[in-house]
Amino acid sequence: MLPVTRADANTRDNGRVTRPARPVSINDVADRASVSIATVSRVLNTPSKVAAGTAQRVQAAIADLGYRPNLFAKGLVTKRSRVIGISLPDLHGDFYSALMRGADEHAYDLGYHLLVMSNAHGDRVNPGTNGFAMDLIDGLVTIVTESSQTGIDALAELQMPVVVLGTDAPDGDISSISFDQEAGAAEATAHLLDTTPPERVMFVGGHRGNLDSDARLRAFMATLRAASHPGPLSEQIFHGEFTVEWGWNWAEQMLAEGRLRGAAVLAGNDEIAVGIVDAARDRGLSVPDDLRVVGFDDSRLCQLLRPTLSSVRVPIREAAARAIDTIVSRLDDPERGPDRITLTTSLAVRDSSRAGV
Amino acid sequence: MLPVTRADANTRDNGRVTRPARPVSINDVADRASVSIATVSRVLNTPSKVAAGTAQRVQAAIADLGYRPNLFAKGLVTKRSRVIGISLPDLHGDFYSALMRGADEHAYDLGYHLLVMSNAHGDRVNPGTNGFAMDLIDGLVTIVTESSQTGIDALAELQMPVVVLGTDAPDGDISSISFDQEAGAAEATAHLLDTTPPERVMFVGGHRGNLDSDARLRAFMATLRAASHPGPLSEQIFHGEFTVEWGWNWAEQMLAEGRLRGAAVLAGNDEIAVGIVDAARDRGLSVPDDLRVVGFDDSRLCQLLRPTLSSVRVPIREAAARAIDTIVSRLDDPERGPDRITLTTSLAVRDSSRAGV
DNA sequence: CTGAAAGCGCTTACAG
DNA sequence: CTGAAAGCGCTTACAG
Repeated sequence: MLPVTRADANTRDNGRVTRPARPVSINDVADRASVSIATVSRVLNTPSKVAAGTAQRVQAAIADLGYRPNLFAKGLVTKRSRVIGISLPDLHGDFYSALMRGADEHAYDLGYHLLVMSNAHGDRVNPGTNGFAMDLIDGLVTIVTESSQTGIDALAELQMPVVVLGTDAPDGDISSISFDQEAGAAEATAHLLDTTPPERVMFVGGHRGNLDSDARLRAFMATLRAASHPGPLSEQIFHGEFTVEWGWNWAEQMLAEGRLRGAAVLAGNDEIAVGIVDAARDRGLSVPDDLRVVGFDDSRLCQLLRPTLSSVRVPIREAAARAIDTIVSRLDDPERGPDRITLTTSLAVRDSSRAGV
Repeated sequence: MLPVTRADANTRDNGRVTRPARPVSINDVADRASVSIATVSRVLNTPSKVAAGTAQRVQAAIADLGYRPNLFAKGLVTKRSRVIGISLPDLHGDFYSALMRGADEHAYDLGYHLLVMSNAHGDRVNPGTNGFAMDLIDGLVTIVTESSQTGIDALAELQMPVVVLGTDAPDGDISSISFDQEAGAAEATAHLLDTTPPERVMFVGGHRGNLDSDARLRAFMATLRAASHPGPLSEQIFHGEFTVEWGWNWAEQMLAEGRLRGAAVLAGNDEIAVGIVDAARDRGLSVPDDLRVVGFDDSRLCQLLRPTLSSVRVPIREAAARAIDTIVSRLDDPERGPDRITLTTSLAVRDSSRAGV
């Protein structure tokens, strides 16, 4: 063993940890292995170009000194950070939580890290293209909830692989991982039509203009029409917010007007559905006997609530993993074009919409 | 207006976006403003050292060219990234979700970004000190769930501000934001003792060795003793996992043995509590009339479930914000010592433990 | 297979 | 108040 020099600074000294004056650099490794820094760099990046013996010596030096390449220096020349950004409307809630887990798992497997940013900091217009963070990441996965051309343009001008998650791809060079929400919404609507007459089936979504809500509504309407329902009448379609509170308030008012008994509701998401079920129970209505409800997203809540909540399952975790895949693939092969993937959704029937006996 | 040179490459050309051959650098700005790069750097970093007129010219050039400093180059010399790492046992679930939101909000306000990493990728020993990500962040907030000296040591050797969230600070240079879990657990236990005899009060926690579970159990036992209960007998204390499934299974077995009627349970967290309530209902027991249950964490679930779930509120969002604060403060003032903050917990009494009439 | 050297884009004493 | 120059720690043609 040669005497360790720089490493000493990093280890214990009389039992106390001392702050190293300077971290171990590639020069230290080169010195210790008696090679040039170019060779050290090569054993790290293109080991096939180095003689086996030399490589071994260098590896030993690296291990002895506990050397780790400075990522800023590396990034400065390679223009890569191995960090993928993920920009979401919010970091809170089942849906985003599941998304992040899926992304993290897969990114880790591929040797990437995740920089998260909520883009709900005041400027909702721009799906996360603000701020210095963009200069630190190799690619971006984001969610677009409103149709906004300026937002899309901003994404398109980012000089990195971008994937939009959840909604269909804008054209251009942007990838997308979306869900066949229409299929799920249609399946749910058909399920409700099984035992509830078409004029008593309602859609209660988010606000008009929300891409998810709009897609789900389209399928709802198409399914009703296919059932040769003349409508749907405007009294069967409602817009609000994707929250428990709004769902509760909406249902409360409808209940006060006696309009929910015998009805069946396809909610724009699980939160709204939960609010509706709550309000119905508070008013003494039985779900599903007096009112049937289906949510959307199949969040963890659905199985925990009583009655358990029927919902359209959206494979968010898988989508997040695919998003990471897509980005890494384009990073590895710049020639590769954008992906456009659509994942299947499916209805999970539970107690809240079970057909009455 | 001087002719824009480098910026041309970044803007539209015949309506199509062209990839710039080379991004705008500090040299381009210097040229355009007819100053040296040192001056450009100064207007960005120490504007007070630059003459007003000069600064204006430089600012104009920056705006015209759309210049943004290369963060790798900057990081290479400043050794700062303005990125804070956050390493969690999992990214999924109410608790971590709330934590991340709190951290993100505050980090954003302070001009920092968040690099998240789950440390549950196989190697549980080490609370997130692995991998290259450590070289990219200015500070780390992490959660320690098991008492592990090697894990703590690894954190201590990180050359950056570290804050441990949720559990008490190990000594040394590490900050901590913890919760007065004992107070909350004691309050909950006292609440249960109000109408349930001491020998019928149980603690159902996570596995032995989990720091949170152990702390809560200690307070439970102390409170029972203070109520001059000889025990608690070993039949009143149970260890398992922090999941709905485990809670359900545990309760199911207890119910089968007829041991839960008339009892009151302090669960180690909300998940366990949910499982217990579920199992009780499945067996036809009324909560709270036949069985009283209190959870821990006061996650969003508590208010959505029926009966609503009593729980000990843990101010996780605030804790996350304080954690970011602590890190940024130490970054701004290297002389500053570690913080050791304890936040208050409090019992939210809801239907699941309401005293029988 | 290996090394000397240029270059990535910044910041910051040091002179003036 | 401003500039020339050194230096941060890497990678990668280019020669040999």
